[in-house]
Amino acid sequence: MSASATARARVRAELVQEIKDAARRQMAAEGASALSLRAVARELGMCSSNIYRYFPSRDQLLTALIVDAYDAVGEAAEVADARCERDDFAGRWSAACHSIRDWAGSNPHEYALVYGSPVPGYRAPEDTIAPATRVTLVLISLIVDATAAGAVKAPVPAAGDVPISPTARAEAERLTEGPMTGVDVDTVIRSLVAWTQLFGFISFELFGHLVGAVEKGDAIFDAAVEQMGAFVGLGARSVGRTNREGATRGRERDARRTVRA
Amino acid sequence: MSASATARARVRAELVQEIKDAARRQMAAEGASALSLRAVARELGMCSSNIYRYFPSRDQLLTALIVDAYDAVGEAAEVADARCERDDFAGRWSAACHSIRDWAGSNPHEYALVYGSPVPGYRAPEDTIAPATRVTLVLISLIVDATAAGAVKAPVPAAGDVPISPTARAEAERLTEGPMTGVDVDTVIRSLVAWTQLFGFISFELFGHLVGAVEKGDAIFDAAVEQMGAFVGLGARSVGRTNREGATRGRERDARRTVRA
DNA sequence: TGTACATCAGTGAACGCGCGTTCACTGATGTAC
DNA sequence: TGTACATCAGTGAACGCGCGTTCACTGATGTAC
Repeated sequence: MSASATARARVRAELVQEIKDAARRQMAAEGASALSLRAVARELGMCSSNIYRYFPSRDQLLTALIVDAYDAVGEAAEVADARCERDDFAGRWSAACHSIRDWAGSNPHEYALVYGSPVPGYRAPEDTIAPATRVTLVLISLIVDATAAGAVKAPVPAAGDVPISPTARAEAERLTEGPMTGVDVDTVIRSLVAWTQLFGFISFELFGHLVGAVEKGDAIFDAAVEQMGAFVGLGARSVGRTNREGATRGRERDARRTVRA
Repeated sequence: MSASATARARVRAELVQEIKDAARRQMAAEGASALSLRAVARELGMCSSNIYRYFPSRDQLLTALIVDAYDAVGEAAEVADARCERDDFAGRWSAACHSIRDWAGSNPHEYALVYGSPVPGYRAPEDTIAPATRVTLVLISLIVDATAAGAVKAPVPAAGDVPISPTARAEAERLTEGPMTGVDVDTVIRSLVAWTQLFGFISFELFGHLVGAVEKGDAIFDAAVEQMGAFVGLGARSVGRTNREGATRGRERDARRTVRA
């Protein structure tokens, strides 16, 4: 009974996956807004009307793709973060940032789907909110951890050097009562800056706005990540550290730099 | 002869403008990729085939809109920058950043058209490159000016505190031989960071990624701009300065904050 | 183990729609003498 | 100033296309006794 039920369910789940994969492939070729149910059906050699057995509408298929994309980039960041020593906060920041960029580079259209301009005529339902926060949570956690460990250095420019308006301060304080518990107000604002810088750089790179300005994106991105890590107060990543502490613990050293989820 | 020729040409130019305006309005309602020649013609009460007297194809119309958008945001930044005292570099940075965000807020779909994910099936021709650099040039000029005036403060974290790879250094040096003549290598990299942060924040805000994290966008943006100004080495904007020097020179004080080009 | 029934996967035609672009055409507006 | 001609603006029908979605239907796969 349950054996055959799951058999049918398994076939069904496989087809759902195949449809999403075909849709992803099509999106990679033509862009998100060119996604067509008929083309997906064509690629799978089935009748277009049959797609409706698996997705009630085109929008729902889009939603599934968006959720998958958020999950994929979130998982990539989680995996990269988990590979680091827990108390190597600069390293964790760097690893998370690089994993996000790597994922974006490997899946440019999926990145554009979630971080580019919204698809016209599509309204993101509630279901996408939770997966969307996954990647953000990796970055937040690392800063919260650093704060808890007392490892956040006095930020420079010093907290008092750049005036922060009462409204901005209140806004930052609100966040310390939520996800960023215990984090210094100044650090909260710097985190927001670093967060938007990270995705701003990746978007600019992927959408072609660095053409003519930056050629070696890898190196400049790395420099930007280091700068922002220090800016937030995580300190610069010391090259020696990984050798002295990380390597000798027998962690996977040859982990691929590009994480594909 | 030339009088009547220009008369006809003027009517023609007006219609070109009307078509672009209608297209912009439609874009604002439905998004860039939903732009339809037939809908534009419908709105103007003309035959769809007649659009072809003014634009040879849909792509050319899109290109015109892109060029206009780049020009508009570029002009907004230029105007904002020009209103500042030439040697108030922190003020110029702040004014330029705010003008860009204001423009984006007033013209979200035009912003998305140029800074969002590329429109599928559309390849930007050479014509868009020059207008695209206009807004960047405002930011670059202000940093070059500050450098020339010796006003760029020793950046913090200090230049040596965060290691910069040789590749990144070479890349930055290449820029000092081009548009950023004379600027310190460390400052070049910080400028790239600040530049991508600026657009990253605006994009996140406009595309809904700050929902749930930031409520008072104005205040947080302002704080971010100040932070980045100081990060680049332009110093924090002193509130007193505008009063002491700017106001007494009789410049337009009540200039609207939102620039519409 | 065998049979009657229910559930599901997949089909193919159809509806109604909008799109970009082309073409031969009609009038109106300018130009040249 | 008046007339013959050229140039341009605008029309409307048509081509060929692809789309999302619905519907009544056929077989195959499971379920219950």
